[in-house]
Amino acid sequence: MLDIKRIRENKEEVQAGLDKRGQYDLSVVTALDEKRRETLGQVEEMKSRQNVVSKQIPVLKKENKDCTEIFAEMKELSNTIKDLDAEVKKIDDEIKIQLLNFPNIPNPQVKVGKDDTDNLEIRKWGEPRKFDFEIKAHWDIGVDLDILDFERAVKITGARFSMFKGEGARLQRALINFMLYTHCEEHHYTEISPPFMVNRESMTGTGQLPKFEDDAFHLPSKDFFLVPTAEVPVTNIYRDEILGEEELPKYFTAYTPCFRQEAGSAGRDTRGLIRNHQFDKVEMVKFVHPDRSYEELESLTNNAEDILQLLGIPYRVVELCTGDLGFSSAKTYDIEVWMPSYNRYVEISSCSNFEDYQARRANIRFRDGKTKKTRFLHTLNGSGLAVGRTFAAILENYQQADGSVIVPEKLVHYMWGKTVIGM
RNA sequence: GGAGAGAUGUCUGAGUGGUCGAAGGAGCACGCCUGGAAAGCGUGUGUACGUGUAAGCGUACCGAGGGUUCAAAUCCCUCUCUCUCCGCCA
Repeated sequence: MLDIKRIRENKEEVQAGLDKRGQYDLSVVTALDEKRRETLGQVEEMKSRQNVVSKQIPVLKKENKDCTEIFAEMKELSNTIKDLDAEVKKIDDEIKIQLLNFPNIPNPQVKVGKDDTDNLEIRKWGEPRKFDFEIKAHWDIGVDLDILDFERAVKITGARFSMFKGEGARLQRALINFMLYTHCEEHHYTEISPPFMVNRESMTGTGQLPKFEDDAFHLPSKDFFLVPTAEVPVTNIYRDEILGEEELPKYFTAYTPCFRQEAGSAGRDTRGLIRNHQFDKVEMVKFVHPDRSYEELESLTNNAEDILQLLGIPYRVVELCTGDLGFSSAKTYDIEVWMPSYNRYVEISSCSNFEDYQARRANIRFRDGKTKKTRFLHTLNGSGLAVGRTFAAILENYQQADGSVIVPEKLVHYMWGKTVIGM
């Protein structure tokens, strides 16, 4: 959420920031803000008078004075206050709606661009392997090895679901364990196993609601949502709380399944593990001091890259331009993994600095050690990594001519010693 | 799911219609005392919004939302959550 005071005091600057992302108009919210302050001034003056008189009444009563006239006057005042209060509340609600629908302002350094074709490649790691045989896509490799079963997943549930079987299920779990181990033991994150359903406040806090309700799976009986990412429950750990400055930074990592409608993606990536309604992901979330959030973004991104390096899979890091940036993010690096069947790099992680945008929505603050004042902290998160896509990348990058798949060395332990799948 | 109890500031805990933003205690900060510390004594100690260069001033907030009243932490209604007992259950 953007700060109304910042909009009030630096309207042009904020508008310029929003212009980099698309069509947004601040004039409605600034007009509402002005109206609000005007009305608030009026009603507060009346309340002040009401409070003064209310304190006199018991005194007058003690002296047995007649209060009929005062009561009549106060009744009228009270009614006016009630009306104005309702008006202020209405304006407040409208302002809130407006503010919740503005995206974050991109960091000034971020390249202005229209869509993903304007993104900047930052670095590359590893060389795509040259195959001396006809390669297969991961969905064929998996089905042929009998470790993936898409047809039965469709029977059980429906389109865009998948089922892992035997060594496939084991590989999926191995990846989760390997990622959590690396983040906890090497990168010093604290593991969280959060609820997989969250309430409306949590979804609003991280920015999924109100604008993107169609993308989520909703449980009407409780008004809960299936988590679209662990970012939602984990970031909301500290919703409406004030942390001590000395507690920062806080690093968390969490495995959860993720549930997404993928509304509007019909026809794209319909085969395999790339785009499903349910997928597994290990997420990293940081709560940091505002002065350090951009350094923290670099290390967070490196933490995600480490997983691919340890697995030996080529990837590149891309900085998103303003037009491709997620709604709540000020700056984002995408990590894209080499996918032989696509003959291109495919997104496997998205690492973002939200600055105070989520903290403001979710009301997450810390107490400044020097000034003793509360301030909004900065939140970051990144996938570390999307497990289904990592699974697919391993199948494709480590496939052999006979259809078997080599298990990356670092995973062998988690695969109970198995070095090749399909032998 | 049924019955009951409860939700007050950083914590604990008073307060059942009126000078209550809220007693007392703990904690914390500062000062005094001390060779130093503890104890003791004194002072201070919430958040948000509005207004002001500022000191300050004003308003709101006692789980959330409505209602009654000149006036609500206090009375009424709805909801949420917590605890205890019963039922069901992995």
